[in-house]
Amino acid sequence: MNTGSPAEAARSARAEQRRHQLLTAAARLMERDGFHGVSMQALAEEASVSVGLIYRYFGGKDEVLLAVIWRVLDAFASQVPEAIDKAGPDPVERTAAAFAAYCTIIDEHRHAAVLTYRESRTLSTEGRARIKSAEVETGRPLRACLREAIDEGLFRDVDVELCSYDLLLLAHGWALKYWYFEHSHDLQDYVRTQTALMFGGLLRPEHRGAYTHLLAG
Amino acid sequence: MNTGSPAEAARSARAEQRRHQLLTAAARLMERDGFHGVSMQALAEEASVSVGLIYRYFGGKDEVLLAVIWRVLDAFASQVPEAIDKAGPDPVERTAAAFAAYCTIIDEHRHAAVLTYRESRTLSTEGRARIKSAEVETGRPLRACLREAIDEGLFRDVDVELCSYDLLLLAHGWALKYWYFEHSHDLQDYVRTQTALMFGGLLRPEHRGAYTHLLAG
Amino acid sequence: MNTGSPAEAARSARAEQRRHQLLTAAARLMERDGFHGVSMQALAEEASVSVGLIYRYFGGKDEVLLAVIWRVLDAFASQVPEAIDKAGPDPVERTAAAFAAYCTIIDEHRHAAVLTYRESRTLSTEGRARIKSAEVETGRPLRACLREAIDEGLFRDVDVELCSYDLLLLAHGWALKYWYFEHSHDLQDYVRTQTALMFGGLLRPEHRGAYTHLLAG
Amino acid sequence: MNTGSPAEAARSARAEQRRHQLLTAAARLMERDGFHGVSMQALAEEASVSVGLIYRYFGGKDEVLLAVIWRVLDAFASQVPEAIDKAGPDPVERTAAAFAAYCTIIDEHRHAAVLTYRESRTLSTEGRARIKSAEVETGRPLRACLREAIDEGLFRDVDVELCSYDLLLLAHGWALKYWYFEHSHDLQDYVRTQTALMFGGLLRPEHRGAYTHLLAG
DNA sequence: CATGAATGAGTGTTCATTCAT
DNA sequence: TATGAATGAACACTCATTCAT
Repeated sequence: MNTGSPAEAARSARAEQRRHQLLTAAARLMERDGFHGVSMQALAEEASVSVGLIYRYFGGKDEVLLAVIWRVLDAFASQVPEAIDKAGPDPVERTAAAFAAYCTIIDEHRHAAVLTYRESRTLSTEGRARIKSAEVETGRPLRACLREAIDEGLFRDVDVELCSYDLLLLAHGWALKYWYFEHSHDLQDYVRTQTALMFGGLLRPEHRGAYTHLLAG
Repeated sequence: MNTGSPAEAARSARAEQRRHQLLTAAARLMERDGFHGVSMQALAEEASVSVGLIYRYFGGKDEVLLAVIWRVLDAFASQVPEAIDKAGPDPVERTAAAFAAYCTIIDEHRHAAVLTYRESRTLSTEGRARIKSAEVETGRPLRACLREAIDEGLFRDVDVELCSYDLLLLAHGWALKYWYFEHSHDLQDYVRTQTALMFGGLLRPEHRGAYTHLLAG
Repeated sequence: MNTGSPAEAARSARAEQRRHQLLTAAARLMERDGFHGVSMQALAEEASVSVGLIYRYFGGKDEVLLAVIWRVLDAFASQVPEAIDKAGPDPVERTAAAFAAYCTIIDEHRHAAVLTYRESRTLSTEGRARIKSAEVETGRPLRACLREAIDEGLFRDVDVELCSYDLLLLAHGWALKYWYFEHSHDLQDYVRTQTALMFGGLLRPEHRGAYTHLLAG
Repeated sequence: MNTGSPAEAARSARAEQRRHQLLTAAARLMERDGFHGVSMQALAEEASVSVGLIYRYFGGKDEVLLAVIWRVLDAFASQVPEAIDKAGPDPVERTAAAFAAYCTIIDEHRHAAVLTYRESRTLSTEGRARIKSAEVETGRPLRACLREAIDEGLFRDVDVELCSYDLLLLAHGWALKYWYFEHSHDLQDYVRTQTALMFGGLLRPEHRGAYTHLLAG
């Protein structure tokens, strides 16, 4: 008998692809019909697998939801810092990049993003606690940027907690009322306009001149 | 002989009280456990009535949810214009008053307010359509204030649709993440700080001086 | 205190009228929707009284059904012998008159008549037993006529039980498949044709000549 | 590699057996307690399956009833023509064979046969319409025999519609009042006696001699 | 006598989950 | 691995019945 390392790798890749396939189907269905509106039967059908198989990859329906939400939070955790880094050293630019990154990720996971807001009460206390703490974590890079910008005297001395919450909420707003905007704005519009609006309130007057490219909503 | 009007009035009053009793219980429970997490049995118990009685006042569970949401939208429709009127003729003050009114109403209906965001997918297409159009209606007075303020050159020329959406979203934010803020902010804090932040971005620099009381977050 | 004999009579008349009103409504509704398809609410509405009042006149829903059925059986008990008497002394004529009477009564109580067949399983064992024995009773005059006609050598020596059952079943057939016949036959047609058919089988050949008026279907 | 046909066949056979198991249990229970007197729970218990499984094979309780009734009508459609064919060319013999076949099938499906009469109001308009038209279809071979016998001058010129209705009703009579006859007649008795009675009425006097075996009730 | 608001046991139905294959 | 038949607890909803007015 061998350890089958390559076979194991293949199996693992296959498993990962299955998870992906299932989570994407779940996100699409749950966004449309809500968590409770999606049966495991329907999910299995949408993902073209059998019901039983879902239970090989997830402990139950709740865990599927948790994983769907988790994927978004994961994307935040990995892609937002990256986007901030790319934006260079200026804290204002970094903040703007962070906001844009949040919006982009939400757009990419539009189906799943709303679930954070809509289905949180569905989860077990423990699952909810994990989500909450991950959400708080999610905001950390944004809060750091804001604090930097304030410390360097570029932004007014706003409440960092509140402001980062607002920016995140507005980023989610793209998904929450997508049906409202989809005909009038595309993602770029949305990001540009929101940035102009919010940064107009954040920048100290004396530095506005340096960021006209951000303020031109 | 009289028309029996008093007996009818008493009955009607009783019915109104029942509806209130049920909707309050429903809002509280649904906020905590989500629409699907609340059984009619549980609702009946919470409201101290029998299951059957609920069906005398509402056509079904969906209709209860619809009515809960409707009550908030109703409060917006009646109380926001009133608050705006009281704020006098200045469009900036009127806008600020409108935002404060939204926040206050949401605080008063904290349980119910989140349901608009969370449980919309639960409703029938028709119910959802009614809610959507009522929501759009809800924003009308705010949009009017904003447009006035822009037309008079007090606010920058922002996208009225988007901006009113932001303000409404932030107002709802008080309910959506109440658990996050309740230990650090009270409603007044929240309104004041958000007002300062947003109006800082909206007011043209030359008029900021006239509204320092709003900008001191 | 007085015995209020006239008042009592008035009250009793009123009560009788109520019972009639209720039973007629019940028969109509139950024929259309079946016993289980008729709620006490619906019955109350149809009879233009309140739900509570029904319980003043009947012990419960089952008892209403029982009474509806009973009314038909009562009509049989009182009207069939009368019709037989009117038919004179000839046992064949008497039998024919009995059959016609059954059919006529069923036509008059068309709604209720089918309930005997349809809803018997609904009743309590005791109620069913009472109905059964009343039904057997119902056939007694018919059986007597048949026996007479056989004894006098007018009818062939058929099984009286079976034959009376057949005639009763065919009489009920008018109500059971009313929807099938109503466009092609009226009651008179039905009775005449069935009589011709059945009496053709019953009469001994040598007496057929004397009853051509019955055999001309 | 094969097409998996044997596995599929096995599954399908299993499914067919389940349907049979369920329908037989349903017929038995519904005959005893009426459609509304049988709960899905009770049906599941009687059939030794779980409630949920019933819904895998039938769309709902109504559909179970429909299927129960349908099975009888199916038996009529397939077995009656066969029985007629076996009876040879003589239209009288054919008619007698048809009647006997109806009675036999009803006896075999005694539980289900009564449901046609009792529970028709329970079904949806559409289901009822399907049953009605199937019932009319059911009588077609009998009507054909009767017409033949009349055309050949063997039977009197009776109303074919009505007469076939009578014969069918009498066949059902065996199930409708089984409790009444079971101690005095067996199926053969019943068929023989009813045949004698009815054919006595149908045959023209000049042909009675040729069918004494049918007329000796 | 008459009302109809209120009750709650009972119903049909769904669906997350399991497990023999 | 993968299937999907089978389970049964839980649900929304109905309606016969009661009783305060």
